Amino acid sequence: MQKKLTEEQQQTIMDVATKEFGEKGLNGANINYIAKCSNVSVGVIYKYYSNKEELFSACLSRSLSHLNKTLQEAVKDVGDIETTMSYLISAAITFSKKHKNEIRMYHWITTISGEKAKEYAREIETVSSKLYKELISKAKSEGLVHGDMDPGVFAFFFDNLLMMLHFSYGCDYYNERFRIYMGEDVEDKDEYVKEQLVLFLKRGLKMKM
Amino acid sequence: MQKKLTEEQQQTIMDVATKEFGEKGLNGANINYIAKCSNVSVGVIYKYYSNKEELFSACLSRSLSHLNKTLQEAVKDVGDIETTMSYLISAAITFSKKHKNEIRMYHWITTISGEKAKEYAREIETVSSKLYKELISKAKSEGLVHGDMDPGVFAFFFDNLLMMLHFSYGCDYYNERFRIYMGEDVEDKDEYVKEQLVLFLKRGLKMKM
Amino acid sequence: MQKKLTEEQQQTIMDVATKEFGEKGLNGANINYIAKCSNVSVGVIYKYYSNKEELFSACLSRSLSHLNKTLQEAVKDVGDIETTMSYLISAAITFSKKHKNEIRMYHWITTISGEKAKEYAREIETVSSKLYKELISKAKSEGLVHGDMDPGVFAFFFDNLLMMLHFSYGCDYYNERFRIYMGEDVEDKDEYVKEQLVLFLKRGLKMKM
Amino acid sequence: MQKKLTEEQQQTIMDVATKEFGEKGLNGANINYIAKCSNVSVGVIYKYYSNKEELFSACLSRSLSHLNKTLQEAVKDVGDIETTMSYLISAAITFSKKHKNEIRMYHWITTISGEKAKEYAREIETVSSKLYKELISKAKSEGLVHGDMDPGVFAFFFDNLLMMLHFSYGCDYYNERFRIYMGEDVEDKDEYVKEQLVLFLKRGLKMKM
DNA sequence: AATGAATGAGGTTTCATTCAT
DNA sequence: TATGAATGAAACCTCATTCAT
Repeated sequence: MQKKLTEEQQQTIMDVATKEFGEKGLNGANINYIAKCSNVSVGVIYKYYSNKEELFSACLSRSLSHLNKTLQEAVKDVGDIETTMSYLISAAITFSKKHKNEIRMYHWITTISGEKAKEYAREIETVSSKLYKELISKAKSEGLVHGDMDPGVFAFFFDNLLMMLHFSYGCDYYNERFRIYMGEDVEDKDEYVKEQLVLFLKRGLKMKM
Repeated sequence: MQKKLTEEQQQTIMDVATKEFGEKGLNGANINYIAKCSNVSVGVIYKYYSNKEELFSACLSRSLSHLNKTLQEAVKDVGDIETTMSYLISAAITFSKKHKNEIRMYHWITTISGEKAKEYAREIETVSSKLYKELISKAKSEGLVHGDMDPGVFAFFFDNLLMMLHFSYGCDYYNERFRIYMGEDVEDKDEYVKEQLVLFLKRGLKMKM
Repeated sequence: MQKKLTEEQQQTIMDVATKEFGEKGLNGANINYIAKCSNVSVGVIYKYYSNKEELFSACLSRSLSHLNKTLQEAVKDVGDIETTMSYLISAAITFSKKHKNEIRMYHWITTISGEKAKEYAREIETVSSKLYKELISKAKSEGLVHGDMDPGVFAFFFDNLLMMLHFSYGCDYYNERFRIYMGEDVEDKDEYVKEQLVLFLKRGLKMKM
Repeated sequence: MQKKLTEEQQQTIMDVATKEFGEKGLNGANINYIAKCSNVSVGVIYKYYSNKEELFSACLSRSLSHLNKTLQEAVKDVGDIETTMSYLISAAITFSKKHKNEIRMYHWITTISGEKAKEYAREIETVSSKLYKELISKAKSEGLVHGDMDPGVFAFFFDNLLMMLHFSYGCDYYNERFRIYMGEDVEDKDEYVKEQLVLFLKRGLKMKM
């Protein structure tokens, strides 16, 4: 019997597909092209995934699990909120520089309309929103964060800034926008960006400095 | 000879197209459908715009001019930075609730890759980035903003938050995410959101309170 | 504006499609090939018919209306049952020799399974079954047909023989079978076939001879 | 080494394939599906049959041999023509109720066009046509059948009626047509149908009654 | 000899764009 | 100048067949 696609081949398909989906989105992506670039036949892709959307979902899930793993890593030996946020920011920068395609693919999700959009949002955002809220609530109860700050709201602001950081490193449009705001030499400024963001967040939360 | 398209008809095309582009993006939009909904022929659309992307650009430009008008409105009788930011936030909320389609269309831009993405970014982001930077520089020179805050960086953070607010009101995915962070009754919380954001920004900038 | 497909072109499409469907059936038929043979684009076929099945249905309807017109023609100045049957047989032979493709297409219908088959059967068979039953009932009441003959049953036998005649002229398999039973010179035997069938039917019905 | 397919497995393949071919025809049938349902690999089917058509042919041959066995059974202790016909009719009804799939598969043959159709027709129809012709010739020479009846022609009519009976029990379209002519309670009328058909044939042949 | 995973040609359908009127 | 019908390239997906094990 012909050998099954090796694990490596399967990963290649995913990688290629993630790239293609990242560049063109679900509808724009071309399965035949993905097959060609992955050096497999179209047919075999349809053996593994029953249609294009399913391949997309699979790629997305893989990406999200990467993303979540990074997230968990960043918060695992959680100390004070400042350190944690600092870790999260570093992780975001590192991840999005290294996994542009995954960030891009995730970004495509945000263009979906209707019920599907809600489903995806719930699937993707629930974990981190909970994490951030708890982080802030805890800091608040410890008096490290100003009392009139709503944890949910601040978690939202925080994730907004983090998300935009992801996109700024991963997506072409956002990246150019990043340069417009930050200057052409933005690539060399990761540390600076991080510091400024931490500073801004600390003050915004009125954390003890 | 057939009469030229009236101004009204031209606006209708734009309105319909903006809706279609907002829902489906550049590639997903259907020109024939836009023509039908606008009660004009496809042919005439191609007389006014040489291809789909040009129609998209035209719609986008119109939307951006709306957006900029709102922006200018918000900063025209500029007082202190806090008031201005507060105005800008209010304007963002109002605008995105009222012009979902325009926000959505703008959001589609962010999915573009390559050189085109850069062009669009420059066209769109330059004005507001300059505005925000100046705003902050001025406040800084007046001692209203902490000295170690980089105006460009902060302008970036500020626009990120504003942009996410736009999307949170306009796009389905972001809207659901908004609810996840803020609670189901998010619709009734506009004032609250604004207040919290102002508070956060003020502190973040270490403005005199 | 580009001219609409002329009536002639539309008929060509139908003719070509009827031929293709007659040869290959609904699933086997190739729309691109139909378009090419009709000297029109695929697109325009999909403007007129929303999918392949609809084109098939349209062709079938046209064929059935031809068939029914012939049927009505044959029974319009209805005299005695013998003459009418004789006419019907002649009509069947003439029609199926002239409109092979329509007969073949109709034949494909008989391969359908499930609910769809029932729908088609009701649409197609109801008229003629009623006609034949009435014809026989009338003859029976006039004493021209033996009293123990059930009109419905005989109508069934009659239509069976007529249908097989249609197929024997129109469909390749049935045509060859026809030759096996009737001899290679079957083409020259139309009159003879008809006479024998009339004779057989008359006796079968025990009509006055 | 893997064991050869058991006789039972081979029969299962045939059974499953006959069902699939009966439902979908040669082109519509799915070999992979047949393999799965038969609990064998596709590969082994291609070891036994070099392509789909050959499997079809094999199934058909098997079905025809069943059909012919039934036919031979019906005519073996041949008495007078009436009894024989009566037997044949009964056999047709019984067989087609019991072996729908085989009847259906046979029916698909009748859709074939071109040279292939002729081949199949010769393979399938020669035996029975000869049998029927002889049957009638013999009866004619014994004075049991009217002198002006052509045995070949009558054999044709007879087989037509028999064939339609087969299809009426086996195929969905023909079955519904059957009901339209005979009433909804057609299932309970087998005996009646047979009697009427015998009656009709006897008279049609002007047999001594 | 059997397995069953992989192959890839082929067909339906969509829709941006053209162009005759 | 507007019309809108026609065009035809392009892409998803299926499934008969192959072939490495």
